[in-house]
Amino acid sequence: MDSGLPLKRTIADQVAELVRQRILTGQLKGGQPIRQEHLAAELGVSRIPLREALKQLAAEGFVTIASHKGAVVAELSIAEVEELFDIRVRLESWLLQLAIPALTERDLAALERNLDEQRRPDVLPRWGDINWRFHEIMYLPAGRPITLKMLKNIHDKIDRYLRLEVTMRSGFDRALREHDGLIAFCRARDVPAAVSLLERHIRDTARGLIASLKMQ
Amino acid sequence: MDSGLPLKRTIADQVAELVRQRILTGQLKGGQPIRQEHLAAELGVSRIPLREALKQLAAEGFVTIASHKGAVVAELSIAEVEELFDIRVRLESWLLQLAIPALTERDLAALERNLDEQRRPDVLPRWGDINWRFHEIMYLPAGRPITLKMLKNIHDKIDRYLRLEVTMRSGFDRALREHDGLIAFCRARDVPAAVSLLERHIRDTARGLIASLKMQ
DNA sequence: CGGATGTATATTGTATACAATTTTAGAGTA
DNA sequence: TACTCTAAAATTGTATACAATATACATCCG
Repeated sequence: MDSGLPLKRTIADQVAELVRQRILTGQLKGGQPIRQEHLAAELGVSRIPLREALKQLAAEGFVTIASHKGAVVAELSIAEVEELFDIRVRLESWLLQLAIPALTERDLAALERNLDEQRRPDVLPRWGDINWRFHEIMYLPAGRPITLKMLKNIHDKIDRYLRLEVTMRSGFDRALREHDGLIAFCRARDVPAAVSLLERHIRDTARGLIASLKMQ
Repeated sequence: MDSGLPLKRTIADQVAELVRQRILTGQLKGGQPIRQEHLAAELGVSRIPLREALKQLAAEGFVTIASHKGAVVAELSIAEVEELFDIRVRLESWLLQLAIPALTERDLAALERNLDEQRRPDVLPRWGDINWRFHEIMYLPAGRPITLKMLKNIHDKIDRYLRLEVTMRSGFDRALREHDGLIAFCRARDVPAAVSLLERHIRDTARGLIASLKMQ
């Protein structure tokens, strides 16, 4: 039983993941053009697998490709960021509501462990991943894998911008407190309270990020 | 002003659209393997643009690719179909609620015209498209383009299976009546009634489709 | 001097050729 | 017969070579 990923990873797949990571970590910045020959040479591959990777990333929304002009790292407008957060509210509150009755003690323990990780001082570079994992653990028992995949994609797109905001620490402690509260409500199986807090949590995150985006 | 599509369409893009259409219309059936050389020869192109098209379709969820084994037309399990309809309920009811206050007389007229098309006797082969357009017209004034794109993708995936059900005419008249009712509630700006009917409409469609899927 | 036009260069798009992997078929054996 | 092993065939994955397109720049004309 595999994890859905191909065991024999092709070069194109590896390149896709690597370029995606570079976009998420900001090594490739929004609006930056991607020169195929240059990047392919840097990675030690030909342009063919790189092009296939770019096609996939374009379908996922991380780059935009214009014929004969090349690929550029996608940028999100403030309106688009707001829309993504709105989608999150609708889908995540639904998943949480489905998941709470199915949450096991093991799940709750995993959430606690995740929260401990979030409290470590050196968390910043990996915070995007860990934060997503927290939400993923909560939603997994809902048994809605397609929705979860869509949300993962949305989180990734937001992540790159969230990094800015988290770095300046403004909404960081708040997020921790809200995560803590979510676990408590989940443990108490209090669906309305948990959903309401989750919605506030997402909207708070959105507000903080959009505020810091508007500054620049 | 273009429609967002590249004016100079590359072969890979044309192939992607063509293969997607073949999947939606059932010319390529679920589970069927796609032999690159064969299909490329049939289309009169090399394998390179076809492979790029397949990568894109894989990211969109229309095919699945296994390394060194090739692409196969994706199949949806009943659970997956149910999940897609659930996502539709959450997102479409939200969009409709946003859209109703913004609907213009022109929009309502467009909905009426669309309904006339649905009533024509020769509608069956194009019904998937027309049905989507009905919903699209309703949601467009909500001003949520990303959500709309996601929904379009979901509709397309469902479409292929819906074709079976619609062909046997079971849920067809019901869908027409519900569309008619939706226009009425939109015109009256009755958000709760419209949303409630829309949710029932989507769930009715789901029920009918899933029932006919379970038969086979 | 400004603008159009043509040409050179750079970059992307596609075809062909080759390498790697999987699948298939058959021989051999218990 | 059933099974395993092996090698050939089929298929996919990648590199190289070439074609098509876009961009940059110089030249010509007003």
